[in-house]
Amino acid sequence: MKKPQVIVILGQTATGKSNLAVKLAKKINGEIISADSRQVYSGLNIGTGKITKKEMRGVPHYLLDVVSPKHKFTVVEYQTKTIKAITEILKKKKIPIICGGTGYYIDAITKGVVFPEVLANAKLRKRLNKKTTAELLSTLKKLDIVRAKNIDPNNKVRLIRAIEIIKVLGSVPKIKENKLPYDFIKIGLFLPPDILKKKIETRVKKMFQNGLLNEIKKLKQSGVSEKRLKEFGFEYNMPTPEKVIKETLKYAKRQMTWFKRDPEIKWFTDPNEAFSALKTD
RNA sequence: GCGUCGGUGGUAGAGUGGUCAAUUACAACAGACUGUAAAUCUGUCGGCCUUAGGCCUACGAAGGUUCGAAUCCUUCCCGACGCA
Repeated sequence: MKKPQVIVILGQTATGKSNLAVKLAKKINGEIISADSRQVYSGLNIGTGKITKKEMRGVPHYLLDVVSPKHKFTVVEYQTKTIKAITEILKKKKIPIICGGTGYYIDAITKGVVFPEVLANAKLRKRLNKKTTAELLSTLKKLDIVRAKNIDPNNKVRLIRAIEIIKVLGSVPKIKENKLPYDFIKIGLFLPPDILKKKIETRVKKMFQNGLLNEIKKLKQSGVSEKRLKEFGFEYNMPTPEKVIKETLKYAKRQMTWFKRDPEIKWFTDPNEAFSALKTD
């Protein structure tokens, strides 16, 4: 039996993913699931480059505005909600199109990564955060030598999470992948660096014209703390156009390092070519 | 014109006789990724040799002092400031 198809459109920011996704959805009767770690929050619109109602052109979008910015969203929530969305779309006899630039989220779905079922423990994290990485590493060594060996010894965030998992499960389970029963078709949009740079520049300028600063003000008024705002990235941390452009370029590069290692991605520079390739599939 | 301070690698900016191819930050390039992922973390970063290591070219320019200079001296060029 043939597995249902799920199309994945990924790539760096400002490469025209959303556009392609909508166009494709229109053509093949699809519905779109966003794969963006910040667009899941309501109220983060301009700074995250979230698609507008108008741009959606009537195509349903999932995983946008699913939580309040005060709540911390995680990959696992993304996984659960996305799997549900896929099922729902398929039930309607439509084609799911995952579209976004958060590689980690995309992999969580397409590879079916099984994350240890241990909830974040704020208290523990706070306490462990006071320790040095060396201290955390030696603690970890005592608790789970296997994980201690393969963990990045300088990465505090990971060290803390490892200990957090051990407190509940006794050890850090080996990473598992539980492939979902779908046939994922991965399409990457790629632009030459100079063109990408120009696109990012105009996009960022538009962000400011569209009232990014006002969006930040509104978020603050609704009770989002300064600290929390910083967590949403440079657009939300006292942004200036120059700064945002610079940081976005760096981010785009980091996105590429993630995507580069996935040989399943078929890359296109021209969205139209990607479109034609997908239509005939 | 006189005086003062300064000119360092892609940028900013330490170093002020040997341990200096030169702290650090940023940029650049590469990479990791077990519930924060626009997060977090790592490596390289003058040239050549496969590495230990070695060789060459380098701290505005040219000379000089010294066993040894980015560091001291002289002259010149450039910049900032002050006085004319």
